[in-house]
Amino acid sequence: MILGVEPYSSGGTTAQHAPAEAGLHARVLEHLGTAICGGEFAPGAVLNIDDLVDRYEVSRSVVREVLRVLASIGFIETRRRVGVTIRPAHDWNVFDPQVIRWRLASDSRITQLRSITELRTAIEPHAALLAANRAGHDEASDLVGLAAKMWAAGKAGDEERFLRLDIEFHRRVLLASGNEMFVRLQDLVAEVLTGRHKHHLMPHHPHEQALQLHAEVAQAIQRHDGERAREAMVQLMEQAFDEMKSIWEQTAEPAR
Amino acid sequence: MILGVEPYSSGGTTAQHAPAEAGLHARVLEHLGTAICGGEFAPGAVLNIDDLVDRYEVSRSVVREVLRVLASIGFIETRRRVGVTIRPAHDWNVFDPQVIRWRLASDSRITQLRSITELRTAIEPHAALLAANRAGHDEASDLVGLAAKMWAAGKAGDEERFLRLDIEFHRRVLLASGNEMFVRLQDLVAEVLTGRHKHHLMPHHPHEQALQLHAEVAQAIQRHDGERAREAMVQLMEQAFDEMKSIWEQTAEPAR
DNA sequence: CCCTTGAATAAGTCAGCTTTTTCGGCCTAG
DNA sequence: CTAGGCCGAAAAAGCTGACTTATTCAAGGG
Repeated sequence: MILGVEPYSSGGTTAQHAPAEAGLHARVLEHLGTAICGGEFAPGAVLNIDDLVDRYEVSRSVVREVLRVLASIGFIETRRRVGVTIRPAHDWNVFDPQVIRWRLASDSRITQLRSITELRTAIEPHAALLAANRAGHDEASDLVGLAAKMWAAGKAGDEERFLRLDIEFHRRVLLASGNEMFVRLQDLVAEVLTGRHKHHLMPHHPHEQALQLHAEVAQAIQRHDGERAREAMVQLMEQAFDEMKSIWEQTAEPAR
Repeated sequence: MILGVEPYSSGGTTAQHAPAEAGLHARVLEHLGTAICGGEFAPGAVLNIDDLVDRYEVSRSVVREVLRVLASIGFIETRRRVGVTIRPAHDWNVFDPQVIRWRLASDSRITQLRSITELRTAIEPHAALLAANRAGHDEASDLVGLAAKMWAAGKAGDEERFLRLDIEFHRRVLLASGNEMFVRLQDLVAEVLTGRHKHHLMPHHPHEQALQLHAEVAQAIQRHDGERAREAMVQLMEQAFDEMKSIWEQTAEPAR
């Protein structure tokens, strides 16, 4: 298995993973969401509520409530006298945390990881630039301090600690960007970083260059040097992308 | 009124704007979503289902189905014996098309527009770079042709036609990026471009430089010159940002 | 002060009724 | 004969109101 991904945990979603004790709604949503996301039903396929009632052994209301959620994320469309039509993947709300989580747990996880990584490559440099313009003194100095701690953890080969600090570093840059859409991407970032660590796609000791780049991002932000912060982050992103290259190369070019 | 925005229309969402003939679900979702998004209820405020049943004069199931959707976008959390708690804005799924639409229709529309514009500034250059790597011959030549048509429309002062072509141009670049997360942002882009046009934030005749930059993006993509495509798009984004500067300057810095 | 217990609150779910829309059949006109 | 329009039945979602369940909160005891 390539990069079996832990369930993506989103703090922003009420419908958490469905633990054994979750209500019927969460259970059915999880199962049906996963099934649709995993391609169990072809786009255009038509189910109906009674099929699902039988399948999950719950009442119509439970199914209907689930379908409302699935409709709102673009997975299905319901129509009287037709039924529940499965929509093609291009209609999905691919930024929805549940969708992301399901995709990361599906056969398409590599595609999703790649998409997220490309998204990071676009967003994080710009976030760094905005952070340089907007970060307060405390925020900036915290970042510099974080980068220094990452340096220490990296040199000590303390991977777990490095990971935690790395996630926190990126989270703070996104926060400091002051753009709530960027901030909301912090969980995706955490997921990618965690997955990378879990599958040993990072060297035991991070490249000194990477450590240096984190420090440069932080210092550039502190100096309000947006362009330098952006550049350093671009280089970090390129490096991160390359570190995961072995995964991309095991798959075909993303289907268009 | 500054930039009163037309309802944001998302092709990916079943719950469309609630026209007069829409079902109860769509109607209540629209009203309650709008109310929460507009700050009618303070974060932490607790409603309950029976309040909403009375307010909207529908049965509990209709309310419950709406609440499922609102919970999944982070607007609320339901708990037995407590009720329906309103969550703070930082929990919202700000990439959800409905959330975007409601925000664009609220008092925070300027903040949202700015956030989207910053997002574009991050995404579109990278999309152009990816497109340069991935676009097929037909795609690329269509883009070049589109840029040429934009030139003609711009010179002729045909604003409506220019807008349509502009939207199509950006849509195609996002499509050609091959990253489905980028593709999904096309509606946001269309919204910003449309809003800019509607409120005369664009010159009657587009700057020749903008026209030239569109052409350069297209040609760079055709030549598979990712870096040049990216640079030209960065310049386009900067120009677009500046054209809307008058709006940003009428408001305080975005709250963090 | 902390822990336990029980009642009641408010969401979760059920099963049945209602409504809207699609689909198929029939008729007419060209 | 074919195509288009109209009509009605029925299919499947939409909605209702009542019952069930889980959890919170308050009170009491140690």
